Amino acid sequence: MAISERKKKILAAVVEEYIRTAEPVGSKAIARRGELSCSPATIRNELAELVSLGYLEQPHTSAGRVPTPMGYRMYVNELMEKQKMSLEETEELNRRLNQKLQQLDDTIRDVSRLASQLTDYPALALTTQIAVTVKRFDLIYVDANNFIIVLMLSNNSVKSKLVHLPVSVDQELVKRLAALFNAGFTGMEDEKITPALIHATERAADDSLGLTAVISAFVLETLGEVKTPTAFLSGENRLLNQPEFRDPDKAHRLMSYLSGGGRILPASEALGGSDEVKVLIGPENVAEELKDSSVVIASFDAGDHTRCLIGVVGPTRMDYSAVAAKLSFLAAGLSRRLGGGEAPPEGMHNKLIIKEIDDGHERR
Amino acid sequence: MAISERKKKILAAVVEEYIRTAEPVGSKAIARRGELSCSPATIRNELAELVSLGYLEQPHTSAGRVPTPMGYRMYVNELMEKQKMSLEETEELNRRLNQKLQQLDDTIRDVSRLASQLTDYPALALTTQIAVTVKRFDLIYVDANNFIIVLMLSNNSVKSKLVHLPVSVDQELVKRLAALFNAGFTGMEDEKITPALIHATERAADDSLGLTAVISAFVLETLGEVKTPTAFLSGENRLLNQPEFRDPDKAHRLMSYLSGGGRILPASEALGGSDEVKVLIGPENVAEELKDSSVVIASFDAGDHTRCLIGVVGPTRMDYSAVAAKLSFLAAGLSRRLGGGEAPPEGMHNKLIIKEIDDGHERR
DNA sequence: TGTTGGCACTCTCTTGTTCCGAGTGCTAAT
DNA sequence: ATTAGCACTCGGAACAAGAGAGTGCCAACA
Repeated sequence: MAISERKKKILAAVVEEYIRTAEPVGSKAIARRGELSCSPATIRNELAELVSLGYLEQPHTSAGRVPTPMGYRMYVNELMEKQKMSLEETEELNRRLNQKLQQLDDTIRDVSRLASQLTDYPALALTTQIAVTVKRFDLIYVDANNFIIVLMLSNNSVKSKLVHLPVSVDQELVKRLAALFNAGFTGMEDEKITPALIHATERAADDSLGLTAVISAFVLETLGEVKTPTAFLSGENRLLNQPEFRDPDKAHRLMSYLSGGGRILPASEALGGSDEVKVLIGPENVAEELKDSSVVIASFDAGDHTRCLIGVVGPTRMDYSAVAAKLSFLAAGLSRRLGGGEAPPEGMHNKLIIKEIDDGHERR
Repeated sequence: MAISERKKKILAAVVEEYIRTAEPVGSKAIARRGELSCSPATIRNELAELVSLGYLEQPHTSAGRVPTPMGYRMYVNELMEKQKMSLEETEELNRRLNQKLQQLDDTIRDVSRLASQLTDYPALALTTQIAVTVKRFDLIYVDANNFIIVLMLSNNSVKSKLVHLPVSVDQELVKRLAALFNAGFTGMEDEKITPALIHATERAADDSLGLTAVISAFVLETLGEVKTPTAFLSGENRLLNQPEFRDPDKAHRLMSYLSGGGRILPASEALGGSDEVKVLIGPENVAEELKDSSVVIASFDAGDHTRCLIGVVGPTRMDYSAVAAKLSFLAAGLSRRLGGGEAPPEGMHNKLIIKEIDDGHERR
């Protein structure tokens, strides 16, 4: 199914022109670009063939041509020249990436926002933690009615909560519980934390107040929460920039699909995938609502069993080249910063940031 | 400027009918409602007067009448009968409120989502912490290169973070630091934490590793973060349900204004206000972008120096009555759960409160 | 005096028609 | 194989006519 070199050039021209103008592109327009040295008539012939091959279609008999999903696919796979971001863009992005980097869960929202700003399409960011366990327990005795639970998780994040009790506890019990939990619960995935285990702990601690239950509930909840994929959507409104979404109903449909966030997950087969940028064009999407939109997805490793995904949604007439380049860069940057090494990106790093904040007195 | 009883009835009828249908309402339509026992002709006369009084206007000579902002204002202030939510709605809402209640900062997003779902307009939720201090410090020594900072804040929330160090620390230093911070930093507002204080602490602790700096940076950052008003926007897309936003440009303008979240803050004069529901109609809004939309705002106390605000945005032709009722109820529910008492609403407490609300009835 | 029915008038919205231009497909010439 | 020319097609803009909804006003009525 090889097609001639010239057809490829023409196809690429159609795609690019259509991306630019959002209007069906005619033979003349292509000829005018000057890349091909032949007349509109010749191009017409080629166009006709491209149509019958399925790469293009015409909205009606006397209109220009528009790429089909297959045409876009061909373009993305073979024709598109991978864009690089300009130096300024690169720097700008790096600057912004450096600014906010603490723990992933805080960042994820910024990431989606960033991706959306960058590309001017709505963007979705999500993370999945494949497996988490508690690495360490601490219970801090505050006073007779309050204590703090501190969990350090296997991904080096720390979660904590104040527990308020209507009854008094003594410091001894709290200590005992901490020890027991450290002994019995560390390194366990949440499925392994059974009612039986909890019960055993309760007895061992001689806990008549139900603290064990409270604590283990928090543990389960926390592990569950961390493991639950979280999704953030930003810039939905940018959809309205696109002429194909000038129909409010269409826009609304897609937007409400998107704001139901996680449901892009069908596409998260990509989660396990490589670090490449994936493009899903129109009907290639599994979700019905996306059948005539396209999605560009970058996924990367964010350290300790965490997979992170950034997706950008737009019309099939999307600037694949630019978007892919930007996402790819973004993913690479985040991956470098978050993933890889064992050490969380803290410590020294912080110091630098500290200075910034101290001097600049300007937050935000 | 008193207007006759009948005029009021007619005005109310126009507003309600217009809210329902989104179409200019004519004399016949009002007559057909049957509330007034007079002919369309009479109503026409009254309508004409209401127009010249400024409560109504007509899009063009031979169209029905549409309320002006002044008309809406009159309606909201005097005519509107405060709706009550139906029993089912009340129950449903209570159920959902009970489901998720941990700390406010986690909830705030859910609150905006809830408000939006409830009203079918975009909703914005934001919190401001007037003043926060640290109530208690803990440093947990993990190993030579890691320790955990745990802050308990004056609003009873707990924040924690793992600090990773490229150098070794001994347990003694960590203990010393915890004691020093507890002595020197508790109860301080963030402005009071000066570089001088930090420096003094550093010397007192004999800390050559810069831990003091790291810790105090975290403190400042945390306090700053908590104090920074956070806003959450949900359901922007619901705007597209409204016929007045079928123009994508108009919709887009408003949506991007909204997604810049905090900028509703001009309206947050309301933050200090009472617990009443406020309605800002069209030009009453300060923000240029809202000049032809309306905002319904409920604000309430969420405990310890925290003021929380829920706002709903829609066209001026908004179902004020229903929205106000719902927001008011929502605010009351949250206020009861979060605010008031000294004790944080956690642990056992939740359960008790729940019962109370379930059995007892709503207070308007 | 306030209310009512009637009627001419105004203005928008819809539908149908026409016209224009962009772009095609085909054919014949190079 | 490429090109120029030409008739043809089709959508969209522009325009005209008709329908419908609603008004304003006047004259009659309680």
